[in-house]
Amino acid sequence: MIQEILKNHIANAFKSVYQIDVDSQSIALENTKPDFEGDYTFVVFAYLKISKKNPEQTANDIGTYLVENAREIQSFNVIKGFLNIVVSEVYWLDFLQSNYQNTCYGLGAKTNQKILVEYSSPNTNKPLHLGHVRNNLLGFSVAEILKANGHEVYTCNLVNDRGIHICKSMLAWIQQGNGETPASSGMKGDHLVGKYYVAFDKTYKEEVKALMAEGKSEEYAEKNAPSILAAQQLLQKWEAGDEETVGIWRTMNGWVYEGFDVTYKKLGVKFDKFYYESNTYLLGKEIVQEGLEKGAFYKKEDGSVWIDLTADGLDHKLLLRGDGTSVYITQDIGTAELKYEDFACERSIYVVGNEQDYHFKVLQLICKKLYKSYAEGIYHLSYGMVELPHGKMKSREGTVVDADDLIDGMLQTAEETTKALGKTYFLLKVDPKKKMMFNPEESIDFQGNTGPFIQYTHARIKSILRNASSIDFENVNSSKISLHKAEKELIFLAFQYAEVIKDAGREMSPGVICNYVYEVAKSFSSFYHECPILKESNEEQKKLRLQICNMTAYIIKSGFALLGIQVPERM
RNA sequence: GGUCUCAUAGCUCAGUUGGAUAGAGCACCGGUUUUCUAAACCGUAGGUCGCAGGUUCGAAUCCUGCUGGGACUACCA
Repeated sequence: MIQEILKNHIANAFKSVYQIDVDSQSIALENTKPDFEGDYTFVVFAYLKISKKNPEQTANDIGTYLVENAREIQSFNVIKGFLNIVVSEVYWLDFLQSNYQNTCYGLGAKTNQKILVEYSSPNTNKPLHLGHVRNNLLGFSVAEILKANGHEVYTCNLVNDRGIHICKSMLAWIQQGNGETPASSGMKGDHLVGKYYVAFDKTYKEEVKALMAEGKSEEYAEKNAPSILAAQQLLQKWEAGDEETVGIWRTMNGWVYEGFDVTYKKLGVKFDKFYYESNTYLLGKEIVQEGLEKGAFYKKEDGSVWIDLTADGLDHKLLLRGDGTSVYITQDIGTAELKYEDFACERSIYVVGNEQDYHFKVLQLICKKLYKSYAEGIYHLSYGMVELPHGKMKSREGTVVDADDLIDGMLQTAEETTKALGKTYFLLKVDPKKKMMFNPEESIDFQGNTGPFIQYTHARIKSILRNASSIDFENVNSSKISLHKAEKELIFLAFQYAEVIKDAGREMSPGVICNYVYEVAKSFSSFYHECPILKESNEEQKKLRLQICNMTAYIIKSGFALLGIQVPERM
């Protein structure tokens, strides 16, 4: 890497000019701002104590040494305390020559690090919506990015298939369903079950209202409405293994899985393993017992089990209800154990919304207090909520953007496919940590920083390469060309792909890839307008430009693959 | 009440371990096509980086306080 070479030269310069040892790894280089001449910039302010000279003089001293002693360096210029270094053209031409047909440029070497990425993790009581779509696309992409960093990556999906919320839709179906099925209603399974979840909520709200009209307090009404009591009873029957209850549960979940399957296919996501909360909560209960014996948890008089996290700045947290049934975190404790038994990964990533920040802090603390070896490796990839121009998504107000509606038409016409993939890009380009605004109209734009613009750029390049199929551009005689500014910029950008993959992996942010690939596409468009390619009369220059085309196309294709987006050969 | 998080152009977003004159896209206005795909390119305009202090050669970035949004904190998941 040229940066490492430059850092070593700079360290040598300090030694030679000022007789001071500077650790080359401590030297920071940044990319030179476009307004100035140069590739990399070394800021000398921090080193004035060593040089005992003013900034300009220091920068000049170092620059002079570099030009005299480093053949990779062509020239330098100094502005205030900024030493701008120009790397020789030959270096960039060599880089292009040796990488323009490298179909794995930028991908990291094998690290032997194993990473498990959990994402999607739906509830089986309603269909997927826009928020889930962000989750799925993020999870898939982050897994791909980590693979590109050389890690051994597995993906899993933890299905929340049990609990009080599931019992709610079951109850409504038992009471009001008249045996309705996806086949009899013609509804997609997950949507059908979702319908009964909404129906439950409606009945429940009415009951609460009625109780309050009788003069009961809101709190009393919410806890004693017949529907919620019946749902709780259903949950106890389920945990007790009541045959009829379990049968209905199995049937309804089956409908949901069939529905999810269709949606996952459309989204293009896959999982190495599915976990089901119904299988893991018992293990969670066991571990809670284990914690009680170890004294990490305590039991209240009513039989409920808690952990005291006040010493860590948090609160007391419930781990097991008084009636013995488990809560959300109970099964997560079990799942964490199971994941480690199955995969033994050093890192276990949970792609889950930031509304659960507290939950994961607690989960990790619990694992630490149980001295679990995997506690340190737990990482919550917390992403922001998706908002709509009209405000929040609220299922009861019908403002939810359904996942199936959003990606509909994905496999129909080419134009619709482009639009659907454009939405993927739209959802991935924002930093995961931040909440994002989803504007349905902007999501299908095709100008500027959009998926279609980048796909179009790729198709254009491919068109040129098809037209050049009879030209052999394997070897360029670099003595017969001079680099155009636009050519230089593209080569420099291509060079950075390797660093970008590292950045994206470290930040676990597909947005880093999006912004970079957009930068590349934009830069190519400029180059395309400024530099004739097939019409270039200088044969060597033409070959060089074709190499640039080839490498740029690779980067767009490879970068988009990390996002889960295909690029077309023609448009 | 407690914890966390966010605030950058009219809108949506970038901005690396603190570095030069804070950048893109959309929208607006103007220009470019007998020429490799115009879903393109070039240009104009648009800013108290929420407010006030502090740290330092230097702060959108780090620290403190304030204002304003959001989330979590339930025997919901």
